[in-house]
Amino acid sequence: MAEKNQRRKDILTSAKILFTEKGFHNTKMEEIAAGAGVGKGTLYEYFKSKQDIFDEVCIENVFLMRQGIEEISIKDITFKEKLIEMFDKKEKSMELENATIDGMLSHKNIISDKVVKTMMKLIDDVYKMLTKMIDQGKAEGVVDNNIPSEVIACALIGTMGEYYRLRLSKENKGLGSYEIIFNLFFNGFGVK
Amino acid sequence: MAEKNQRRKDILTSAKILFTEKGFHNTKMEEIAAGAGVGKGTLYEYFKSKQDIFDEVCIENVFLMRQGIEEISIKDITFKEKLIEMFDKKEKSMELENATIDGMLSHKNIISDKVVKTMMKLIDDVYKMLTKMIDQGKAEGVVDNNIPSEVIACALIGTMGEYYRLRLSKENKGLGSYEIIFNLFFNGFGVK
Amino acid sequence: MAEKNQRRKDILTSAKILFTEKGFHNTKMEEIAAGAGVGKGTLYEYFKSKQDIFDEVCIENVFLMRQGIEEISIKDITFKEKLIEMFDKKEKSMELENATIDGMLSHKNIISDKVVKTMMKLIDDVYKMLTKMIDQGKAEGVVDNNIPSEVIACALIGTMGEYYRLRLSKENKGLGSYEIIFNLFFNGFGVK
Amino acid sequence: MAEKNQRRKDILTSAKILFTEKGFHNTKMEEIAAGAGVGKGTLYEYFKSKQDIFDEVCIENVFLMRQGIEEISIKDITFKEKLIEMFDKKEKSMELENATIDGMLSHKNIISDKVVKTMMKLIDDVYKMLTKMIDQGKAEGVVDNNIPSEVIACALIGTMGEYYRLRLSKENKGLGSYEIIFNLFFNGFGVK
DNA sequence: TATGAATGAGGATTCATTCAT
DNA sequence: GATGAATGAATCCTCATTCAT
Repeated sequence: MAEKNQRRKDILTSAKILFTEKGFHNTKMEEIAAGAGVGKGTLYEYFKSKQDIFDEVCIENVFLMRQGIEEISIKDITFKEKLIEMFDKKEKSMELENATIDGMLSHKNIISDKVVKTMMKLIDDVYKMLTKMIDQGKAEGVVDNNIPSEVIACALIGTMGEYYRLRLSKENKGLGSYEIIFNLFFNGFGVK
Repeated sequence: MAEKNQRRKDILTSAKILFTEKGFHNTKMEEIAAGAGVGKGTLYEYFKSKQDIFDEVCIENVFLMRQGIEEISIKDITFKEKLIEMFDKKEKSMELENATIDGMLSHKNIISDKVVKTMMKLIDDVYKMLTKMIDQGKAEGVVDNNIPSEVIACALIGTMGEYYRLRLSKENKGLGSYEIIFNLFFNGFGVK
Repeated sequence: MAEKNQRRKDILTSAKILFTEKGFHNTKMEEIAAGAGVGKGTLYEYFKSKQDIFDEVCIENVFLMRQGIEEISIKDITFKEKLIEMFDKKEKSMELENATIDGMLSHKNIISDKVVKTMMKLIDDVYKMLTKMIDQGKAEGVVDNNIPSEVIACALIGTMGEYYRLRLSKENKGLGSYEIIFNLFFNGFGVK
Repeated sequence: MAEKNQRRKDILTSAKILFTEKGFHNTKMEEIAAGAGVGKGTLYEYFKSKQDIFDEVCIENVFLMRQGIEEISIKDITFKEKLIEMFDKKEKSMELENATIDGMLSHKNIISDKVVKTMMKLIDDVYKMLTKMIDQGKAEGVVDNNIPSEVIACALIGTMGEYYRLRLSKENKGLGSYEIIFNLFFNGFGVK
């Protein structure tokens, strides 16, 4: 039974890599099978269809992301430390080409409605956890109480994503470490 | 010849709408033709292939975006005013579902290498113009000289994108107007 | 348009031959296409699916059969002459391997419900026309009024089918001409 | 060994039911196995292939039919009584949806040549037994000596088949009991 | 120049059969 | 012997592209 579960995982892993790398339509079932070290027919022992595999990969990705954030959010550390961990985790996940939510959602025409809903729910969770983290920052006296936490969350997620996208695409190390970003966030770019 | 050019534009317009709405693989040549009010065969009078059409749509999208930014960047107005115009433009383009760079780049597996390069170049242009705008802000004494303009550009683009994505997906007007974002950017969320 | 109709007919003809000869499942779309002198894809210009072709072939077969009987039934000839023509027609249709109703209905697991209904209706028509012919015989004073026409129709159809089935399968000409059958029907095999 | 034989029978029974109900191609090995209460692999312990199972089912069906007729044919009763028993047996077999020869032969594209020959031989046997029965009728003085027994056999089998087919498909009890058929056969439908 | 009927390469899916346990 | 997980050959169908009109 443990073995059976392993097969399933192998297939999902193979699929995740291929979907991330080549997209849904350019990934052939045969390739997924080869990547998982199984025969083409075996895929259908574990999944109903290609779409089914894709759905599961999508959900898993978002789920893992949510899990990652959750792990950080419940730690007994300060807001700022949590922020740092989030950036670290994001960096690692991008290096691993762990498909990002962005990447997955960009397939919006392919994902089944059912799955879109699940993903939306998970993303919503992420926002909620982030909002809570920011509230913690407010309680700690390091975040301005006058700014809605949702807005801060939005800026954080957007910037974090763009930051690593840029670093990846341009291999631009010129952006400096994320401490610069932190400074920007805490102090703004306005002249005091 | 003007007519000929019109046909070409009709096809591109039809394609842009369909690609944005349904993605590359779910859009059929027949549909593009129908949308443009021409026969299927006619597409091949103006374009070499489906890929060719897609490439052009992509480039056009990014080009328009660059153009939009450029128009703003050369205006004789303050940095802050330019920022406001950028947000306005972004909002409008999203309402029109004018495919965004994000959306296009999410098809990274489909876009031909040649086009990726062109797009990268255009995106780079955008970053450069933005950087220049930020430099203007520094010169005007409203932007902190100590923060690299690239980092600020990154934060702006990332946040702006996420902000509107959020508003679209959740119809979340609770985020407030972008003035809150502006305040966040200029002053940071740290407690002073 | 005449041409377009011809294509359609070619496909149906090819399909009819192959389905009759090899059955539904052993007939490949490629073979139907080849038989019709067209490409595989062309089949789908004229029909939605393999099932669609099959349905149409079935209906056409039963329709032709009904038509054949109808032509006979409305002629201005005696009951006995009509009977002879029916036997003749049946013989010819079997030689041509014009799929019989029996043959088609034997695919009952394949035929769509919609088509089964259509076929049942047509078969019912045939029975009605036959019944009317028998009534004509009664009016002419050659058929016994005391026997229900439906029963006579049943015996005629059953015997006619078995008679030619036998002749085909065993190449048994020993059965003699159908006049012997006629004699049997009119006089019975009982000793008078 | 008795057990082993039982397994075999279970498989054949399951297969017979499914083939009759759904046809050869729509019946899956897995279903046959499930119906027999064994594993998929077990089928191959007892049979070489799906075709092999089908062949055996076919032969068995015809064999049973032949046996049924034989049992009647050797009874020490009159021709007419035998006829009645035949009709009774046919009726029962149709109610049980015991696949008929017709049904089996309609799969002529599937049956292996070897099996077709066996079936033909069995069917031939049936005809011979029937012919003998008719000869008995002639000897008893109830059947007209001038009509070839083969022709009578053909009419009997054809009519009997059509009669029950009609009753089944239309739930037409309006055909009356087979006594009407008997009367028809013995006296014909001609006016005396 | 514009068309759309014809094409066939390509890929998802099914299911009889095998074989390690 | 019995099993069922694994397999891949076989086939339907889609759709970008061509080309005769």
